[in-house]
Amino acid sequence: MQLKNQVEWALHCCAILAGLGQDRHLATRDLAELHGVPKEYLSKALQALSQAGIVEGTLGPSGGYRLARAAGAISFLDIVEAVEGRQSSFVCTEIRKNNPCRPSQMCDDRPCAIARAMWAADEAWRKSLRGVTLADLARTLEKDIPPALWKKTRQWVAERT
Amino acid sequence: MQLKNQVEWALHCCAILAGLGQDRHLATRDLAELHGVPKEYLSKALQALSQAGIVEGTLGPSGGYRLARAAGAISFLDIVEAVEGRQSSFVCTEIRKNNPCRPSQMCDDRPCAIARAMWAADEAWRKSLRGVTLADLARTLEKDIPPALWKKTRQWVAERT
DNA sequence: GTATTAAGGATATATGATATCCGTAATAGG
DNA sequence: CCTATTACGGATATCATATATCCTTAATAC
Repeated sequence: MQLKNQVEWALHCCAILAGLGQDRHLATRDLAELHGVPKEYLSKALQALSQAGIVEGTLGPSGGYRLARAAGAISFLDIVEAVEGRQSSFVCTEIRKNNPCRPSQMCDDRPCAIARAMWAADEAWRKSLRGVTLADLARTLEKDIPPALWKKTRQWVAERT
Repeated sequence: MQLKNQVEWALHCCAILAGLGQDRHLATRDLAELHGVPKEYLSKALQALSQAGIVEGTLGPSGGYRLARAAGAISFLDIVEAVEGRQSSFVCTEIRKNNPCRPSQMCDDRPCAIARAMWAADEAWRKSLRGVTLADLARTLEKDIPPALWKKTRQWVAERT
């Protein structure tokens, strides 16, 4: 079980978009070059973010993407779910119903106990991701990244907005 | 991102094995029939559990599987990891290194901040699964399952051990 | 000795992830 | 207008993995 590469790409792209000035846009081409990933495929991830209302795309020359709302109002979970979907990692196929001892018309009042435990873990994962916003990430990155690289990257991006 | 069906199968099989009497074995064929899944493929999941030291296989007629240790000492995480592997669901491909502004010889003292957040969520998921044992599951199932079905199933299994 | 079982290798099939290409509509600037 | 540029979405190709089956081997109970 592995998340798509697009999740990683989307998170990095959102981190960059969170650092953009007000009403500035950055094109897919530039986001792809900055992260060294194929432009056409990255485009699919950005479209998913757009459909989820996390980013906004603008057409035409000088167009591109920007965040659709404040960085503090966008969680990791929002981004992960936009790309990966909202389905739990555990899918219950109700194999308990294949039990030959079970009356065929029998109907269950609760989901399978195994599924409940797996879904609880899934919810713990989501809760953790829900607790981290792009604003949090920006603060962490500023502490992590060497000032020279930070400044140079900001400028590289600014030249293209 | 979705866990394999084998994870669900493995959990259900362990739940059954946890209800077996001391030194009783149940064959792959019976576990497959009880859950309505293909015997040959289920066998792969049971082999993974065996390799992880969660169950023990016995050869020959009247052979089969039993738990390798007490139900209270086997967690959901043990079983999930045996089938699914121990790798985090988030794989960091270090795309930050593709940043054209970055000096090529530059070396990072910490993992990427995005990866750290994703791995923290992964750990929350694991922590949740680590907190549920087969003994817990057995108690829950006994409350969940109608007594008639519970008894009939126990007997079905007992006839085959 | 015979039947039965787990174990594991080899292989086929289906599904989903990854990647590319193309057409369309919108938009900025000349 | 006209042109270049952009997001967007559909169609398709390629590759990795999950799913599934088959076969051989070694151990074991009777």
